[in-house]
Amino acid sequence: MSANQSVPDVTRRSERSRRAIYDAALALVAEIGYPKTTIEGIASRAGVGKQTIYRWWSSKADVLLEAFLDLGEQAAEAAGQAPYTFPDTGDLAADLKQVLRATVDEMRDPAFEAPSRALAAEGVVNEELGREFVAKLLEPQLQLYVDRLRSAQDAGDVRPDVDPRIALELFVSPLAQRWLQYTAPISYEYTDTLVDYALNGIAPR
Amino acid sequence: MSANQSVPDVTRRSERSRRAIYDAALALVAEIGYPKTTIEGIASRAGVGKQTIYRWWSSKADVLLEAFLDLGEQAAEAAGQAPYTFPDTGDLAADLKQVLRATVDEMRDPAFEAPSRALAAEGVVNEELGREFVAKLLEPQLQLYVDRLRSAQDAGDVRPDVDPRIALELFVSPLAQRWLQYTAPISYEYTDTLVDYALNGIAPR
Amino acid sequence: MSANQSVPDVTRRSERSRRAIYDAALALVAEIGYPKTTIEGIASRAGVGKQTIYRWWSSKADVLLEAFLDLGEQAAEAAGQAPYTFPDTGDLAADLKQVLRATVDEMRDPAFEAPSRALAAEGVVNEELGREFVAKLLEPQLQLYVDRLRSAQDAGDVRPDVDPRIALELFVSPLAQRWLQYTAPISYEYTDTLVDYALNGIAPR
Amino acid sequence: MSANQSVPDVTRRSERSRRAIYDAALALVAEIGYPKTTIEGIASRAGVGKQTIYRWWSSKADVLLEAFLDLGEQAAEAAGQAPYTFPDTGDLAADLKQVLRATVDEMRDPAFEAPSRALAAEGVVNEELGREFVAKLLEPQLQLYVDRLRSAQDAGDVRPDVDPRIALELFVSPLAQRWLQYTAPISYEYTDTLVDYALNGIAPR
DNA sequence: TGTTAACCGAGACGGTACGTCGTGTCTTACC
DNA sequence: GGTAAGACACGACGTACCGTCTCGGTTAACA
Repeated sequence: MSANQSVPDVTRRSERSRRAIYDAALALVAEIGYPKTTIEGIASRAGVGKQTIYRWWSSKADVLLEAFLDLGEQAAEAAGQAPYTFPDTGDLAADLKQVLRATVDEMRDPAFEAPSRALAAEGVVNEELGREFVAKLLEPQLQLYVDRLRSAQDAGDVRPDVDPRIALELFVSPLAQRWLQYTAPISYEYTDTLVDYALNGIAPR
Repeated sequence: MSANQSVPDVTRRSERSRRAIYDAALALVAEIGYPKTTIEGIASRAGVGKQTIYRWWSSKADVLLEAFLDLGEQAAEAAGQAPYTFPDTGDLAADLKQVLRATVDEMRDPAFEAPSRALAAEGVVNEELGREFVAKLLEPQLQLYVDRLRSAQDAGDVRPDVDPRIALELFVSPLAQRWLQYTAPISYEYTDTLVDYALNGIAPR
Repeated sequence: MSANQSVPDVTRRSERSRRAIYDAALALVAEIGYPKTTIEGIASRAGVGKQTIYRWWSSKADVLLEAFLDLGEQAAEAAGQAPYTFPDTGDLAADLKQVLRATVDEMRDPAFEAPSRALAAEGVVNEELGREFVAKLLEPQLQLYVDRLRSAQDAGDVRPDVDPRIALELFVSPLAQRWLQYTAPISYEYTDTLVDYALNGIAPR
Repeated sequence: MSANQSVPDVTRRSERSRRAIYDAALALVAEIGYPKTTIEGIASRAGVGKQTIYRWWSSKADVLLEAFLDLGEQAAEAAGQAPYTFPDTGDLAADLKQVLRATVDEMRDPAFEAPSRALAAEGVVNEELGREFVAKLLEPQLQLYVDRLRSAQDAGDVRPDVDPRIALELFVSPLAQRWLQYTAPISYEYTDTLVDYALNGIAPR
């Protein structure tokens, strides 16, 4: 009376196919956009049977999420150091501005933008994927802000009663929203301003 | 030298069908979700031919956007008169907290949440719709924050050099991101904290 | 309690529209073929409202049948004499061969062929139209053969016990079938042979 | 330099689906008539996806043609062995009359009439299908007449200079036309008369 | 000489079917 | 047993016409 929906045997999995599927998925999303990217299209481009995709992933979004995670790991490995680091020069404002400027650059990189937007969009409407996206991609990066802000609290540059997990949203979320929803253009000047407003508040002192 | 792709005659448009289509679209999105909502489903539920939808709208997202806009107008008309208002008691922090708490309530209202998320998600991946969504829905509401902040500047409660269009993002965007992307839970306490941080900054005084 | 399906008033009918509809129908059938000819297409080409067609005809086939009949009348009128005539030189074989050769010519005239085939095809599958087609178009022409054969019987060139209505089919039907069903090519030589076989039989004397 | 429009793999074809499609097509044509028979209707009745029809046939007419051919093969297989046979008792007139009477019976059999008329009608207006219809269905049967007439020529019952392919039309085509175009009723007496006229001619001896 | 009822053009409407595309499942043959 | 290939049932797409229906605007017979 054993289950018949054969659990795939990971040890026999074809590494070759997996790589080809990642590449195809990322390429198609970049070239024709997420909505026009199809499982059949990925399979065909990767020279792979459809079943091979359905065996290992549950949906188009799932494929793309893993492909995107893999892309990040590849990039980090290539760069040859820890995937996530955050500058700590002692000057909090400068460090934040630097990281946000780098984020702006990333947002403008087409290779990053297409899959990133696609996953974000899917996550808005598909809570499960959304939470996975946050847990695996977003939160680890936000945690770096938390760490840096705690270090700033130790140095007395941030009030000790401030919750770093909330504070970081003051500069990260506005940028994210402008980028995701096209509410307004993004620029270095803008992110610098965000840091200034957030650190010092907008009320007169 | 005129275009030949016959523009439909707006004066002959059936008001009855338009209403039925709005109702069906909103109901279906709420009941079965945006991805499972189809043009055929809307047409069938509205008792309308598919062509009647394609004649007046260009896509499922377009239908939903107009339906949602109409819903807002209907609601405003039914309730008071002015569709958009913002409290101005003289106490900026209190006013902001009140509005944000109302926004939290709205975000938890299923009738609002389903179409709203769907449109936001679609806008992330479809720039044209995204910009339309912002222009017709988001920006008018953000403008109310701008006005209130300017009034606060006149009262000396906000530094005169602060750009209100950027400042408002300090409390609006974090909430938006938590809701859209499920990065963290939302609550009155959270929005209150955002207002406090944003108004006073997080650096020690 | 009178019927509400207003019987159209023939006296007020627009002659202009009728002509335009006939012309459009015949032109479209010749240009794009009967199956691709649509009521909307005819209306549009004739510069006429769809309702004007539906008011006076019951179907596409009906329009075409009348258009074709009208075409015949026009042609006869233009030729300036009786629409149907049949030579009677006293030489039955020669007369029949001449008429059949003329029929072959007609079958090869594109202006005649397209609508003629279309009506015949429709008549095969739509008994009512088929009978109307026969009664109004085919039978009057076959009657001329009957008359000529009777004249031949009077002259002693055809056995008196022969039924002319059946006899005529011996040369008319084979030609018709070859043309309608593409069973074999048609030519003067072929029709001449048919006349010879039919008149003299195929058994040795 | 090979074509890229993926030719389906015939070896993987579902025999089950093909049979179901044939049955559904023939049943629908018999029940509701050819014009009201739709691809969707056939697919639905056969419990088959539309694509499965489009994969193997190019049109409704094509499906019906193959279904009809298959029906003939099935019937022949079920009955005797040889699909096409023709009596040869030595009495040409009797043999022809027998076969034509059988044809009259067939023409009155609803199971045969509906698809047969539909295909004939389609063939009138669609030359390609018409020629296929003739080549696969009509001509093989006409060839039997040719053979029988040649045998009669050997026996001296038909003049040696007569072309059998033409001669057979003297009795076959009139019957075909009366049936197809409703030009006149058909009966045993009528077909008997045709044979008499054709064999002996209509001119006095 | 207005009035008015019908035809007329135009085309929106609720429908049905089209032929295509993609889904997720299944089967086949290969490795 | 994983794999490339692809047939299959299914469902939705966006388009084309169907036949019905309104909507002004002519137009001809009657008041």
